[in-house]
Amino acid sequence: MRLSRYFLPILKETPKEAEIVSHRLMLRAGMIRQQSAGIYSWLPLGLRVLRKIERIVEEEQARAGAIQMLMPTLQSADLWRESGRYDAYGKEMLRIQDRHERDMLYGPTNEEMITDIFRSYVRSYKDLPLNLYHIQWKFRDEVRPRFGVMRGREFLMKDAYSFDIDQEKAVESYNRMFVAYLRTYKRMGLTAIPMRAETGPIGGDLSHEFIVLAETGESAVFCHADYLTKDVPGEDLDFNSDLTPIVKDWTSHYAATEDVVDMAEFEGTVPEEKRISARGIEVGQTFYFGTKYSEPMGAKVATSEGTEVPVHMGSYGVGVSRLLGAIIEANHDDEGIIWPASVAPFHVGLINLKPGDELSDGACEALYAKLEAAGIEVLYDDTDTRAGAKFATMDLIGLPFQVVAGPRGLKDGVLEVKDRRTGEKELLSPEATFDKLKAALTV
RNA sequence: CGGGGCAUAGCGCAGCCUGGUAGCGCAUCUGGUUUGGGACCAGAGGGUCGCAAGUUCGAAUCUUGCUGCCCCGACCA
Repeated sequence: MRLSRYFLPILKETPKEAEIVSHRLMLRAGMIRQQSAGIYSWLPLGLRVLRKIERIVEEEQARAGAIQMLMPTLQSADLWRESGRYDAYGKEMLRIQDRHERDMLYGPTNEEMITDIFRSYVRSYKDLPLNLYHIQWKFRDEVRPRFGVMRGREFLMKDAYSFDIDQEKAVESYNRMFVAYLRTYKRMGLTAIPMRAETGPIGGDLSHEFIVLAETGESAVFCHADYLTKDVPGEDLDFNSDLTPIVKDWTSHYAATEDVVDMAEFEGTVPEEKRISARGIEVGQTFYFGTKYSEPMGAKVATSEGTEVPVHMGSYGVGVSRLLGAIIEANHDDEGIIWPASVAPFHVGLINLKPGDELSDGACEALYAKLEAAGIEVLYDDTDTRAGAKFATMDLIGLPFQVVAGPRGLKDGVLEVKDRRTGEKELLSPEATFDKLKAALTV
């Protein structure tokens, strides 16, 4: 992408409404624009990152056997009356009426709807296990939206729903999602720790919150330091195998948020030098809630004995839009964002220091074409502005690598390659530059 | 929902106390000089001062109501 033809509205000054660093940087980098309290437009750069995150989530859901679909944002109140949550949910649910004065709502979650879909089609244990998910916009009318996309009212969420014949099988489904989450966050460059969770208004027995440690996290968390270095299963993992040992390992040490923490247990089971008490951001949650919805809504399946039982369910959320904030909170410095390559809006920022100069233009065009042909995404700054402004912009938007091309270096046949994270700069020939980037960015 | 604050040009702000029809920096546009870490000079454009009512000869400024947004708390992915 040529910057001269792109839409990247950078802000030099920080808008006053932004308090925390991820919100500030997202506004300054031209990723989002607030349209109303807790409701944002996604500008081109922000949308690219959002899509990258979705892609990783989709790949890992598929690996774990979940099947993607799409449910609407607007729902009929009738389904929610069946589960009893229409009255229970409170003011966080945005209620609206259509022209026939029928009660509708903008979905804050989809348990009722997926249960309705399930009961309409599935009758037999032979069709289980089943895990259906979608990635869709949700709305929760928070009393006080804040922190940009971290706590918006409208947010993009992946929610998966598992269906099993009994509790034992449901736990297997739960474990598959649990392990998928470990992999999902890892691929985004995050260390997410599964912590004991309150089951909240959704209800249930077995539940974990996946927490990313960050100074600006919304809640205090307490955990064992070994979680920070624990291995995450690789791509070769067979999701049809018994995942219990992995889940067991990842839940073997103490980890809890302030809502449920038992300080005596924390201090009793974690040696002092291994105790971490920090702040964290919740980026996902897994629940097993049994027959909480299937029972009242009549979602039953036939067992192998021919009897009918309510299906056992679980739900598994990932805060997709919120992850942008979490990733930035965990990856930034004073100059701006530092994207992990897997979610970076572009891989490389190519800076032409002197557009119009034959040497600079030639070197940039050649490298630009070569990188793009190799599947590396390049934001090519071909604009006629000053060097300082170009560097500042690239640092702000945080692409993993910057390549600087100008007459001074090209006289000696070299480009400058900068690693955004370490700040290290190297002078390399165009060929060596390409080879280095290709090696660093191709998995 | 309780407490606090803000609303003046695209962004950040001053002016308000003590009424006299609006200003600064950045950004934008034009011309020139510059050009390897957010340039400089000269000029230009851009504002129903959030909305409505009231007081007054006169309101950005004083009064009342409304709306929007932000912060702290309670609540949540």
